[in-house]
Amino acid sequence: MTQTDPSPARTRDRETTERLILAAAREVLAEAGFQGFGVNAVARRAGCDKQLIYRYFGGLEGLIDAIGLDLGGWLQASLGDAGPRTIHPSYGALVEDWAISLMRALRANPLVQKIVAWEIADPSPQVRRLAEARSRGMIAWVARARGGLLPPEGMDAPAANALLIAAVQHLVLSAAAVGQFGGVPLDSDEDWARMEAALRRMVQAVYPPPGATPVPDSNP
Amino acid sequence: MTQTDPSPARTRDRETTERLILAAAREVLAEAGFQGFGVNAVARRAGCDKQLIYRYFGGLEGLIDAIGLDLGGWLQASLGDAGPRTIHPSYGALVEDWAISLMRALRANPLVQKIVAWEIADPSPQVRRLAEARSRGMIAWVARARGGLLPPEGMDAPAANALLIAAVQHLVLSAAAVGQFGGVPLDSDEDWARMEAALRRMVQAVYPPPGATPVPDSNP
DNA sequence: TTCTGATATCACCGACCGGTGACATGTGTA
DNA sequence: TACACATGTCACCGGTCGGTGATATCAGAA
Repeated sequence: MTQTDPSPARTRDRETTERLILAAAREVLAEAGFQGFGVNAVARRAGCDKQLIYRYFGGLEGLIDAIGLDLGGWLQASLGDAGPRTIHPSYGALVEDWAISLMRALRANPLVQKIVAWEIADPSPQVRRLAEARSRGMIAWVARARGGLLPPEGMDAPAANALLIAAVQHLVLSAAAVGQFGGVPLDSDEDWARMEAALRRMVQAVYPPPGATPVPDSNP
Repeated sequence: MTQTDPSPARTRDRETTERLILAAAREVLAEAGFQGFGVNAVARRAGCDKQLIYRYFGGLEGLIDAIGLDLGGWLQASLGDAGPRTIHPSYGALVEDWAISLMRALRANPLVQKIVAWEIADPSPQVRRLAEARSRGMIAWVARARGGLLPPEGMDAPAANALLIAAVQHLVLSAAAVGQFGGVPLDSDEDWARMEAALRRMVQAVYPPPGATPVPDSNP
């Protein structure tokens, strides 16, 4: 009986404990949101003393930073092989593929949902770091999938894409919170299929496929 | 010197005190957000004892409900005479006018911004009541401005409009929180003019003016 | 005047928070 | 063996929170 670890949690192994704390932090954040996020809650969840959070991570700030560290690849991780195609016939098709993928990935990732909501509702410096890590992951993913395609000339693609991404994020957040948005139910797969169709149609309208008549400018 | 109210706050007048508390609640919510919203903060702000909040409003819940009561007309109040025109040449023009007006009104109303963020980040039953009051105001305003116009046939207008509203709300919230969204700055009037132009173009693309070639469906 | 009732304030409660110092326990080394 | 050190635990601090019972203060009626 020289084996000395019948108790799994208190293995007196710093690496394991750190991983435990980090996992607990992610779980607390994903489940309870930033409202219930704190050293006490994380320590309870991890089954250890909160003092270790201060010793190993330097408190809440360091813990948040640690969460942000491996958040860069959240899109790839969420999408897996269901990500966007690498070859697109046009910039519009790229953005379309892209917006749909983002919507699905965000729907599948409550942790990132909470981070996005956190950034909107309580923008502290630490949270901004978190959000930047998330944003970096998105940008890298976009750059990788673009493949040299350029937006149509005479078009403010960054602004248009910002509108599209904002729409996707807000819809997913509202759905996670209350299951609907503006009277449109967002719960079942059919609901989301409907919204995906509307999103596709919107992207196609904004970035008309080659050959289609562009929308005339009706401004005064 | 029969005047007996040299102290303005403690006039021993229930109506006045109630109005004081309600105003303080709105201010605290608009300035500190729902994170800092509580009986203690509101009472401090109102300069009275928190006990009065329980006596007159039945606690935080009743206070939130009271805030929601006169929230129905927030859009009209924010827009004033700068609201949408009552006559539109098409459904698309209506939605365009509508989206721009919503964006401006929401930008000008930090209280409603915080309520929208609250609904997204911490959906409690009371907050849902608040959000419903806000939503009711929007619906009434839309119905009043519509004037019998119908969306184009074969088009999922509710879903498309949900996307547009979600985009507007998320952009305004992100701008209020961090002054930008997805790398696009949202601070100066020029920034917002640019975003309004992109929004206009998007609405016009989704609801093409009569005579324009509709976007072909490029789905497989 | 005295009494009643509404208004406002105070003091206190238990719970939770973030944060810290002191201490117990096991591990590896000299 | 004895020591140094890392790991883990406990108790406690000051502060804020939501919530409540007792009490002071004032206006008006009897």
